[in-house]
Amino acid sequence: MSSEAATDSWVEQAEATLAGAGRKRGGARRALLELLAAQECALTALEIEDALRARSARPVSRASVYRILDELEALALVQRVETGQAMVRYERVCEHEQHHHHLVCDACGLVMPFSDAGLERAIDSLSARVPLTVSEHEIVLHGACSDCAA
Amino acid sequence: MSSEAATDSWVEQAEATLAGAGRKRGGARRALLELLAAQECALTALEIEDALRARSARPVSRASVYRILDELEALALVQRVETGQAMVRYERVCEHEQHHHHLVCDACGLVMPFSDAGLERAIDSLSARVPLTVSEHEIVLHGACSDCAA
DNA sequence: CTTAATGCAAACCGTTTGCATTTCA
DNA sequence: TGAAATGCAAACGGTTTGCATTAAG
Repeated sequence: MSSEAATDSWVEQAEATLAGAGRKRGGARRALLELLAAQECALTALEIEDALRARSARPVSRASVYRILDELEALALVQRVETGQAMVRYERVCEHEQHHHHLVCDACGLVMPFSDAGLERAIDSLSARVPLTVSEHEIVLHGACSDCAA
Repeated sequence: MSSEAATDSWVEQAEATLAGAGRKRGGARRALLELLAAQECALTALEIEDALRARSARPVSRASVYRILDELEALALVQRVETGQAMVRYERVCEHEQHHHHLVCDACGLVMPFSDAGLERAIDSLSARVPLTVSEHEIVLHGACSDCAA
């Protein structure tokens, strides 16, 4: 499948966007970008810090993790995901991928992505009828995953 | 309209549920219940604390605000609302009122409720097709309110 | 060389907890 | 009188900031 190509291009796109914003390159940010590119769902800042320290990957200080995530969010390369789990999660935003939302297992904390065309249609039509110029939307379904429901 | 009756009955229902759970009555909780009953949208714990202190209403310590909100949430009398604004919000859950979601102005922080039957239908049908036993869902639309968009 | 990137440690701030006291049934 | 309710202050934990150092262009 094309996920490798897609995520590789995301790292490149991110670096290009950053360069265009007058930023210099740095090893910490590069490591973080590559980690995010390899994920299929949202991670917390602490999970990112641990993952970078664990894998032989370049360790990145906590402050840098947060600063880099803020930068990336400001440039719309990353988005926050609020799952109601006390910690904010972050995931890459890739134009070439379909928009998705999240399923959260309140028992074990598992977070999974899902997408649904009908839901997007309902949101789009609704957005036009609401007293807000809608720029984004976030949908989270809570419940019990197959393991925990058993 | 019937909102006063509805919110009054919510305070009564809450007190009844609490009594049924073997809880005793208390002035702090009563003040908090009455404040929530009078709101039409979600408040943060700090907003609740300030409101209770400001209005001649009975002041309630911060710890009690959090403890009471936790109790009420456990009894499904109140629900958390995550608006991506760093602080969790809480609002009463009233069976006799229609389910609603939230609009958040990212510029000024205004939070407004909205509801949409089509959206609920899309969510319900979707819930059946997802690898999660869905118990709740939360939808937040972000954007600019009419004042901020101007 | 000029400015961005990074690490470290301390500060922040919303939330939770421990403990002593008061109140309800 | 025994359990729940409450306040106060200290502890927690995720996030942010200040400052000195390193590195990119």
